[in-house]
Amino acid sequence: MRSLSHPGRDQLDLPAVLYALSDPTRLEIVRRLAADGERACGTFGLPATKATLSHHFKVLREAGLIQTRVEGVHRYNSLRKQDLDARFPGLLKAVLKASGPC
Amino acid sequence: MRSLSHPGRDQLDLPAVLYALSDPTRLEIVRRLAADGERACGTFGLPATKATLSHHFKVLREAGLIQTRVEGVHRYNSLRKQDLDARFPGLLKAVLKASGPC
DNA sequence: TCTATTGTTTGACAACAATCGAACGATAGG
DNA sequence: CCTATCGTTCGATTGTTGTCAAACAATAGA
Repeated sequence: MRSLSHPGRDQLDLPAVLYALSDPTRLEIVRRLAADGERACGTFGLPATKATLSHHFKVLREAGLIQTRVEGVHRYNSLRKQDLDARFPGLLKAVLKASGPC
Repeated sequence: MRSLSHPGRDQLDLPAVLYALSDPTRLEIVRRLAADGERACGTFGLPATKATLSHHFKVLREAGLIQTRVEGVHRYNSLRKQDLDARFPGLLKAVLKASGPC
């Protein structure tokens, strides 16, 4: 796999974004990306197999919440904060705040 | 059915709220309640059967997004704006804004 | 009491989603 | 070239969800 597809800023769909955030594991991934910035997939230490985590990253990516950069054998994920803020002002901030202290 | 159960303000669960909002029909219901205030179930004119709509109202109610007041043969639904704002500040506003002009 | 209205519940079905183990692919380092 | 590492994909399983028609319950009005 050479490049991963991400939806454009204008293609972000609110229901899809809310759905992606409605899973506790995915919400936790987003919280950590918001707190720590770019991270590789394997560094989250979440209680799930790599197959399951790969699935969650895919859901987040296809909803436009994160972007994944391939570098060597790693995939570095980061929050698409600018795109999300542009399209859905205040949403990310409210969700992060509501999800508890960082 | 005499009374409908609603979760308390302290029991509102963010993933459940986000999930409830991630369905286009339910999001539309919330938007109309936000715009028009209290409304009976049958006044939404949405493209679904009454059984389906009843299901969506139930999901919204059990997630704590709306409250339902029984009066005669009608059930009047309203947004739990105060509870939502207290528990998840800014979330409802951001979602409504993101879901398009009212 | 009979009937129309309003909404819920039940039962069914197809579609989707979360999860896992196993197989696979790509890359870096010996 | 061989091997270890990182992550994706496949196949299967299990459970959830959206949808509808039909039956039901509660109320209001004639």
